[in-house]
Amino acid sequence: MFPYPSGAGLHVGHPEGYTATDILARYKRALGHNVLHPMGWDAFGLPAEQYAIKTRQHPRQTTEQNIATFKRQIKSLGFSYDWTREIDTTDPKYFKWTQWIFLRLYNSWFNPETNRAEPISTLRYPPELEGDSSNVGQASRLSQSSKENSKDGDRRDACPAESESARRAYRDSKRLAYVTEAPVWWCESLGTVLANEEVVDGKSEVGDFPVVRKPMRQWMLRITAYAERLLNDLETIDWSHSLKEMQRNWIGRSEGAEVDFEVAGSSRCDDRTPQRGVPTDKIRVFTTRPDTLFGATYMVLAPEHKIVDVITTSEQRAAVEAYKAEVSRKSDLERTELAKEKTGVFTGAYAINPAIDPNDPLWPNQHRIPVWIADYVLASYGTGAIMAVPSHDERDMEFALKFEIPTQNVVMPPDDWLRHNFGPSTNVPKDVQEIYRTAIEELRETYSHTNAYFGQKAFVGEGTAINSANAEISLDGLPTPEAKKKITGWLESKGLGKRTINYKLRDWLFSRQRYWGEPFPIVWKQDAGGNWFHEALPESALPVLPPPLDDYKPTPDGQPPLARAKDWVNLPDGSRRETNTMPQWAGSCWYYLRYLDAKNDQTFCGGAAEKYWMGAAAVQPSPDSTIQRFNDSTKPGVDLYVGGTEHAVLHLLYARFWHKVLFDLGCVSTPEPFFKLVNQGLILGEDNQKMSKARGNVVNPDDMVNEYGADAFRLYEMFLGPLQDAKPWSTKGVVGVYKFLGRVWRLFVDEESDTEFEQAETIANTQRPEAPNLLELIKLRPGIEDTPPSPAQLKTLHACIRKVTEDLDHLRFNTAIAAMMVFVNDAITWETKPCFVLRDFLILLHPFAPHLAEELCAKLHSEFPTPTSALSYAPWPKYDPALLVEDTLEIPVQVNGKLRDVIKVPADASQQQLESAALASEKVKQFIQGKTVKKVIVVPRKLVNIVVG
RNA sequence: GCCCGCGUGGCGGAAUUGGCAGACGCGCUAGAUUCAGGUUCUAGUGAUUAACAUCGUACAGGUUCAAAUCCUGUCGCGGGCACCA
Repeated sequence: MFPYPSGAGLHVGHPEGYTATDILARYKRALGHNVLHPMGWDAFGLPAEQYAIKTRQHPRQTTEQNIATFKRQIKSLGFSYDWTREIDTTDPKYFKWTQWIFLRLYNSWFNPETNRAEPISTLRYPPELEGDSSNVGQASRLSQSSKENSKDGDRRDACPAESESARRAYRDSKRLAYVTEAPVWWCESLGTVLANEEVVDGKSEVGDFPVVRKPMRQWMLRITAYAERLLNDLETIDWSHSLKEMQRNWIGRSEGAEVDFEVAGSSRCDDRTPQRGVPTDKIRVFTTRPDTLFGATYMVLAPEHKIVDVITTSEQRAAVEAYKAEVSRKSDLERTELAKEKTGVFTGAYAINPAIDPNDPLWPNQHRIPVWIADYVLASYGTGAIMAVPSHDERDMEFALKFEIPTQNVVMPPDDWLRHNFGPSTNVPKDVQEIYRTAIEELRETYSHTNAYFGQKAFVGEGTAINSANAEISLDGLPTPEAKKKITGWLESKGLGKRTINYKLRDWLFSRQRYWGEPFPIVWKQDAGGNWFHEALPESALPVLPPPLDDYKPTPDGQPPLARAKDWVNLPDGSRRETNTMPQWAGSCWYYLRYLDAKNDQTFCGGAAEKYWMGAAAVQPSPDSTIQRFNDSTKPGVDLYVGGTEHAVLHLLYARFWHKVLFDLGCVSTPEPFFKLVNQGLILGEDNQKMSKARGNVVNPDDMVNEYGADAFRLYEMFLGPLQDAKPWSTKGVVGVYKFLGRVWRLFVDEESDTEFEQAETIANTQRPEAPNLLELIKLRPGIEDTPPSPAQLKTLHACIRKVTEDLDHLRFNTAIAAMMVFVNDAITWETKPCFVLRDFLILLHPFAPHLAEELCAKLHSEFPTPTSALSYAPWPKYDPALLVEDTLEIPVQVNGKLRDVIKVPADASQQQLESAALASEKVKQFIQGKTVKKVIVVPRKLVNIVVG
């Protein structure tokens, strides 16, 4: 539990998850488990700061107020949190360790050979940078050989520094936390950059402000290095299907190949202007369908692709420049919104399809394909260039149709696809309809020979390769997966390409130009050449506190507010502090670890506590445990995490990433942070709409508690429906559980004494503020006795124990409550009510309605004492299956699958007995009269079905 | 557009996973208590029908002795992604 304490206070959605975990915490304690159930505050970040600005207060002030409000509201609901572990991300005692973890990231690199993070000291330098860094006086090979611009200075003094800065640059480029100048999402209204995940539909997720793409120098975290592990390890954790799917989509792994296309020679591109550092002879593309290589009829580069300027011919240059200008004017939002119509420009250049023989008689000149630029190809994904196969890619088909570029079918679709798409019912050209009438063989024949826009429809599925052969290799006849393998192997053997995996996941933009966040424990220094470089502060400098600022508001130019604190920024030795701050997600990336050892001032989380709670230590499950996962060392991590789905790709991905880094560095003992995760569903307003102030359908928990009490509120939150589902709130529905609690009360309490109490209380309230303990006036009702329960009573009780226990184990709170209602509806009719039966029921009730249950238990205890008076410490009752055994069963009898009668039989009736009893039934006889009984299905203890004909 | 998930009374939702559809609660109807209202209690409450009975789990098919549950297609709702090659 780690809410963001907003200015609006709690809404009814918050307590849903809190109530669920509180019920489980109380239940698990009753089973004898040691339960860690904490609460804390995720209090840094944009919304808090925006609220502070809006109300013209310091964020420190508003944060404290908001936390106080949340705490008051949460406490009013009676949750059994361990408040000694309360944490707050804005507390220096907490963010000291957030900064400390950042230093771990900064001082690590990802070793692709071991597939894990390692200390930066294990980094090996490439040969040209090799040298003894401890002996900087010795010149390295690089500085001796390649420096023509050091002529002004003393060669021997400059070289070691050059070498060291080259090594530093290399080292810095490998760190898990690194600085880069790259296009990022800039939000002027918020005055900060945002991560990809924080931008929704071209607007900021916080506040819904416009954002623009802008190159800026920023801190990044190398989450992409963990893409594969973040993807694979999803299989080891118990999360909902949809949440895993969201993470998979976000990571976006795709397997394919990179293929190099040579740019055609001098005939068309004779005016190429060579540019340093850009290869002029090759365009590398990424494709997931290397098997369609023979069908590539043109290429597309992203307009921002570096090679565009190099290959563009003089006659196309003006058009290309104009297009590039047009594209750069468009915001990313426009670029996606206006995506309906494809746009692009021919560069004038041609590329060579490496698979097609120049003299192939099948398609003359098809090995030479035009190179276009178009904004439907993204610079930021893959290589920023594609081979376009219109026949087998919808986007390419659309583009080809618009610019009249030829197509080539190279995958034979399944017959169903051909029929479905070219059948007479579809809107296809008449000539194609004609084809449909012919045999499927002819349809196939035509498909393989028609090099036109066959039905204007791309076939993107898997099929069989056709028209895909050259002198060296043929894919023809191979199913798509095999064709992919074969062509990739061929490309690799020829040095033309290689198998490649691409991810949509991008590195995590980690800096913000705001005040209300953790400062970076980083300073900037200048080297001899005047270049600035960054350096980590020592751990002893932590925590790095933000400077006190009168004006903490963001600036429109991206200069962080911290930069205004000149005294803070400039250090005596001439170095300068980093002035960006960390994003909100930093503090919430590891809070669950701090809970384990919240007061530790030596380390972020002590090893023993971490191992004990995260389950990596061998913890014996309690014999009472019915959920094996709790304290099960084979399923390590947080046993149960209840949270909203809104964090699917933000917090939950970031936290997994940090946890894996900490795991690699030996700081934690489990590879995943959260073993089991459940998303509570949204609670909607009474109008079935999402609750919002604007709609005026917000339900305030305070009002509910005032009106119906905390217990009824808790109970209703759970009775509403399954925890995971979205469900509408209904204040009328609260009345139902409120009445149930009233019936529970009357099950125990003498109504006359209750009335007496109420009258006494009214008088006391009006006359004397200091009333005696009037609760003592309330007496147990007659009929509650210390007598042995009847078999029927025991059965009712034990059925309830069983149902509640099993339902709690599966988080089915709504049906557990229904079971308790059934118990009360029965028990209230009992003449005598055995006190131990009632007490066991109170134990079942107390996780849901602790206040009422404890009160009634105390009342019961005063007349019928038990060893433990408080329910919080009472052991959970166990049901006795022997008591639930029925001696007679009611068995439904069907005739031809239709219910005709229900017969009573002994529970141990044999199949024969069941059959004859069923056939003997009068009602059944009516339906089988005059018909032959073909078959009798007898399912023991379940039903009899008589099949007649 | 693509990928997930879900469609059960007037409403929220149950259904031991293929075996009596509608538990429990809300609402509604009638009755009791009450001067009255509220509270509380009792009975009823899927649809059609006077009744026998028939029909009913979004719709249309299919598998099965038996389908809310499994399969195919269609429609609707919710969520995610959105030119990711």
